[in-house]
Amino acid sequence: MVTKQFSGSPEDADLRRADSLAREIFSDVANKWALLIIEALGEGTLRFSELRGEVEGISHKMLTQNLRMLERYGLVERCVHPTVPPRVEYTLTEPGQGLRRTVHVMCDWTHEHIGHIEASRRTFDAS
Amino acid sequence: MVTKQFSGSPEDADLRRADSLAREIFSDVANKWALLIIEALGEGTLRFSELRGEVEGISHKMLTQNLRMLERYGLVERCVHPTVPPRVEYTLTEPGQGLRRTVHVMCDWTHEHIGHIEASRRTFDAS
DNA sequence: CCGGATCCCAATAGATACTG
DNA sequence: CAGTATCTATTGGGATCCGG
Repeated sequence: MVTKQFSGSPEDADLRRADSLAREIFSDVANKWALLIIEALGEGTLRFSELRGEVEGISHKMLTQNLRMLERYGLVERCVHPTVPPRVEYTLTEPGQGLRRTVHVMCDWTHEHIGHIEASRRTFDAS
Repeated sequence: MVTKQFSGSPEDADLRRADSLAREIFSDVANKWALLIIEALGEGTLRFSELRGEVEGISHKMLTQNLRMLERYGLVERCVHPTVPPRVEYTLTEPGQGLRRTVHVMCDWTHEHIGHIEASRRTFDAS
């Protein structure tokens, strides 16, 4: 990922570290559940249980796990209302919104290529 | 994902099917290895072993598995040279290039937000 | 030799039950 | 209701073998 050639020079150490950090972040964020959660949140605010309904097929555990990660990365904000029963709301932060826009582009790409992919799969499976 | 409200009308059945298909495709494609492979391929052609070198940390097995999936989806082309030793080259197809452009946007987003994320992680971990 | 298939073991995800 | 813990099922990594 944008991995240029590094010389041994000391100022390249920063570049190398930034690059490996970028890879780490990308690896965490670029998984289907995280991206689907971000897409589901959109511009609004959703409760834990609402999110669970929106993100089709996600397990309780994966939802909490990914929400924690996204919160830790400062991409979603977690707001706990100390009521009974508890009410926890999740919202995308500004950086989260930025990521969401890129996810949206991917969703558009997916919809545009459903036909091609379906056809390709069929011919592939036939052989 | 773009999940509108569906009525029970028969023409909505197509929409619903397209939507679930889109989710399936998205779930397959939106995993870190597939996206990193696509990013690594870029506009060029790489051999299996070269790809293995480019995509840091990927296992032999995951590479073959994801390449198969991408080939099945018509996103990468697989070219086998019947030589000894064998030489297998992978290239992005036109739709694959389209996806690559969206991946690139995500990579850019990642690099732009390294600072914010790193800072956010630190404060999160401190509590 | 290179790319891929297979087997085994560790790691991760899902289901379910339990707590505040 | 939201989150944690536990147990089981599935998946991924690593070593090894095979076919060209």
